Amino acid sequence: MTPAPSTYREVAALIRDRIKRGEYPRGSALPLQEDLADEFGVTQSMVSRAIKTLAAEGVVQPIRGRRTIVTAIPPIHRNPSIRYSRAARERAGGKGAYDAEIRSLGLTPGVELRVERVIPPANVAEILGVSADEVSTVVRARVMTASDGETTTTTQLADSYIPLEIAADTVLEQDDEGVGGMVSRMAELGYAQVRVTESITGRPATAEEARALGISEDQHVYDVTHVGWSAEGRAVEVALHVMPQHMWILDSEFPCD
Amino acid sequence: MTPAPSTYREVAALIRDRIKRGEYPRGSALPLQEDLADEFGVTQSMVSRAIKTLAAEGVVQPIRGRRTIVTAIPPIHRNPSIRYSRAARERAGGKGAYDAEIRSLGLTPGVELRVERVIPPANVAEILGVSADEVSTVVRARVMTASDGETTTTTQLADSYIPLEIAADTVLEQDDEGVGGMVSRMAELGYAQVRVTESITGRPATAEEARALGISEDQHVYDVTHVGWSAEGRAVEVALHVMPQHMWILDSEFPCD
DNA sequence: GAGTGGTCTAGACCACAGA
DNA sequence: CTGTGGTCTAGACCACTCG
Repeated sequence: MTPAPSTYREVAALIRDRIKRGEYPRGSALPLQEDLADEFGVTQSMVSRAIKTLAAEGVVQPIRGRRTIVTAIPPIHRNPSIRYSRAARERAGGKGAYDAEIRSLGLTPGVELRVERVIPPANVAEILGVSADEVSTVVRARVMTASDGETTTTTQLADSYIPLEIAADTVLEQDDEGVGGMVSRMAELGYAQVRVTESITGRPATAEEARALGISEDQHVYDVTHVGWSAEGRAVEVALHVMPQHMWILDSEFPCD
Repeated sequence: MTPAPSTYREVAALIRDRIKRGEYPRGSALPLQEDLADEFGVTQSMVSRAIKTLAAEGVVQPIRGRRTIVTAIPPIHRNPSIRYSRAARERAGGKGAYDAEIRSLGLTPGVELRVERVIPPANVAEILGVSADEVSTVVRARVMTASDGETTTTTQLADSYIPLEIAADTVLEQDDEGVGGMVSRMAELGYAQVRVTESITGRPATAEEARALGISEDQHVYDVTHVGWSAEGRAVEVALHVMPQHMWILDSEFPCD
């Protein structure tokens, strides 16, 4: 006999345990909120609230009009230290770090790219030292996905901004950046990046991000601002990454003298 | 005239805007939920839900039995790349990276340390290669605070585990680790760290963490697993950091060849 | 249109802090 | 004990998806 829960946190804990024990397998639908409410002797509102907290944890994915799904894909590791070594890039067969990360989980990566000349966000303009009031950058906006054969999950939004002065009428405005990725192309254009800095914050997804990522507004994302610096100390690329927190583990590595 | 909100997200947006505009200053108390409810023409339950979403963002800090406070301290930067360079350590006057970070915001840092021999958590034991079933580590559990003169905020919980074999009956079991911090002391004992790795995940605070950090269970934390490696490739220290997400910005830096 | 999750009201009561 | 935030119920209705 299940102990009767009396708070939504207790309800959430019960459901969380069942998921952990495999009673509700990854990718499957939870029972109806109505049925869970009956089972637990509480109202549907309360089950809804419980499920909302599980959604915030990234354990489940409630879908309005359909059902609540148990999150399917295990967390993906991201390691920018390795990402920017030439050796690691070559090891990945010129396909980029993301490909390798996804394939190592037995999933199929996908990327959708949109290239456009745009007015940059204010913070990006400031870092790049370009105007925030006019079309001064090229953005390469990527939507990155992972597929397990049945369902496709959006794992990351990555918007990469390059000053128009650098990118205009170059391969950087093309849809295919070729082997070695953008960093290699920029090096060939005389804007080699010798150093990258990253700044990570965490926050709930905006309504727009939630839609694009297929998550709820209660779920949190990492907001990574990535800056590539040339040897002269000039910022030549700013990339804004938005990644659902439950989908990623952020790894890094530093020497220590 | 304020537009009448009809959903808790709209209520949250209104309150968020007022905070941004400075109508409810940092560190001050919000009006009563009851009064806000009357003003907006909704129920107190609904205002409570709205405030809960603002708490999840880290914008406010509801305190049961008292009032809801607008979050006072701006985010603190953390940069482990700098943290582990000898030059940066010396620049900080031997007081450690945390001190410098807090003082640069005009705040006063504080640390409370408890040193104990303990059974390590399973994942720590695995990394260190010690037993998870017996007392095999020394933990240096730190509670780190920042004070603006009026109020003191807990900013981080940092539990550092060292194999008993290394730490037993050494200065590492003392309360004061001296100039240069633990890393320097371990180097003197023959366990110099040449490399550190970090793994970051985000999740809601546990009930216990929420209590210790003075935040709500709806707020998210960064969970940083930090490992120090010796030249022989042995893990000699594992530190678990728990940091409220709204209090921190995680910076890093990498060379790029 | 039926099914399912999301939210609202109105009112009640609980939990905790502080005088 | 009072004040304040947190949550619950019961029922209703809305929003969205799918056949």
